[in-house]
Amino acid sequence: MANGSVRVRFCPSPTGNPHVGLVRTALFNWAYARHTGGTFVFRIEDTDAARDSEESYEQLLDSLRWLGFTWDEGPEIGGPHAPYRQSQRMETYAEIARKLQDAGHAYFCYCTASELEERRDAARAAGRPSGYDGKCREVTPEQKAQYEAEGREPIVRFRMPDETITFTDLVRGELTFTPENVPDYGIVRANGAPLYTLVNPVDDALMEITHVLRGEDLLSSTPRQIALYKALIELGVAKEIPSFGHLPYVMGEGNKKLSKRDPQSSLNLYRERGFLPEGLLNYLSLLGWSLSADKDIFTIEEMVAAFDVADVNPNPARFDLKKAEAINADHIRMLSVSDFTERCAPWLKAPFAPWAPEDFDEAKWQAVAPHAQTRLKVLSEITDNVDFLFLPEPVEDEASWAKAMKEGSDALLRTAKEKLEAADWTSAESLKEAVLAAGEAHGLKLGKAQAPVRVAVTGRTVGLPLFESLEILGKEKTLARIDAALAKLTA
RNA sequence: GCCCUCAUCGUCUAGCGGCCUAGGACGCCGCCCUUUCAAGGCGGUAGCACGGGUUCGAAUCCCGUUGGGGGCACCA
Repeated sequence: MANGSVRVRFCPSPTGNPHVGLVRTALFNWAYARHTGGTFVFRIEDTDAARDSEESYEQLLDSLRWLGFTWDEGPEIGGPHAPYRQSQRMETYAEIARKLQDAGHAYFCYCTASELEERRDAARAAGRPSGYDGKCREVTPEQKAQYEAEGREPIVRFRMPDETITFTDLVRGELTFTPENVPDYGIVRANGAPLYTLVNPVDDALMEITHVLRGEDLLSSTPRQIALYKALIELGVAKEIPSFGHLPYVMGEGNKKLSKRDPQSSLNLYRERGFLPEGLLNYLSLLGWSLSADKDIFTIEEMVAAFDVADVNPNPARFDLKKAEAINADHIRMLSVSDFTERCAPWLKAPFAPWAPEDFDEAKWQAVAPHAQTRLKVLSEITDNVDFLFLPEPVEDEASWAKAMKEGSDALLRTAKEKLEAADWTSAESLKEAVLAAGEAHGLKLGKAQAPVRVAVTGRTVGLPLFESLEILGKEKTLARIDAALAKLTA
């Protein structure tokens, strides 16, 4: 990779399920790397042993692969700055924290949680900013001895320079922060474990990240990172300050930021419901960005070709499930029949499918799939659409039965059975003629006449095109089901 | 409380001083097609938060107000 090229990173911490806001951040970083021909670095920020889990880590890798985000450096493939899991880089952080302290950029802070809280409350009450007040910036050897005698264990705190910090955000333009509002902050816990506030900028520096694209929740921590960066440059650890771009939130129902605990935010949920990765990604890309004024269905390649962070819209976007599904539906339509057929596989077996594995018939599935492809919004809907083919008996749906089975339905079904018996079962058209004729015999149009047949055979009033369905199900089963319905009607 | 940030149809967005009588999409409504439901086609509904400026001219620039969101951790 040539010098000066774009290096972006995606650096989640493995806590809980991946959520859609995180996916959107990954998408924009990845798309920017691919658009510019740069490098996409994947790093795991697992410095909080209490919250991180190996299971979440595995899930993160699995999710990224499912989405199709390939990384150029990161877990499992390594790279020039390995390792890419922060839990394996602890000596590095400890060394840098020590250097920062030696150079006077950081200091031991002995304040206890309750002392901090007390002073914070007082500052608020007085109308002053409520961040750390700098009490431990100057600690005499006597005080230090005293604190240690009391058994206090210090954290390491970064000393913010007394200067206004201005930077140009890639999506928001020029931003300025005054020193009184950016307090000194902790970078190493009392137990010696480094904090995100240290490891994130340190790794960005070491990994030579050029563009930091992240959620807007990190916006107000940017000035302190810039200050840390300057210190790192002074120490020879960092080369230059990266550009920052803060992506707008993905909001949930109401007006709240979509949180990890919100079920609507779970990537796994969308996966299980049968979103296509390309459909979900297409939708997510529209949250804060657009390809053009009048096109919102596009492929990931088209997005990569057009994507630029500078075009990202700064205002928060609400996740709209209906629109997400509509876009996913379009992508389902765009699939080739064979691709569609293959992608439905998970929903055609346990735990999603209610039929016994041995009752599944591949030939019937291949025959019916094209009829289903234009009517699904998400792939999981395939199960109910085709269950009549594989279940020994059609599902029992009270509402459908009540709606379709009226006075005279038994007579109609008897006639339909006769006509179907004589029809050509290699032609859906012939089956249609049969039901049409049966309807005419009872003064019913086709729309009315097909309803009882549909419910008798499939169990539901709505479903795939009926005559094609009957043809695929076969004569024997169709007629047996009509008989069963008649028995139930006249019982 | 202090600081930061955001502001175009219900929702996602186009718009970066005149192409705007504000365009597209989802949703919703209606019509067509029709074998149910969809899909598809056609049409409709609905918006520049408010108030001041700047300018010949403002959705677009500036200021303020209001409203929303976030931060102020030994989480990330």
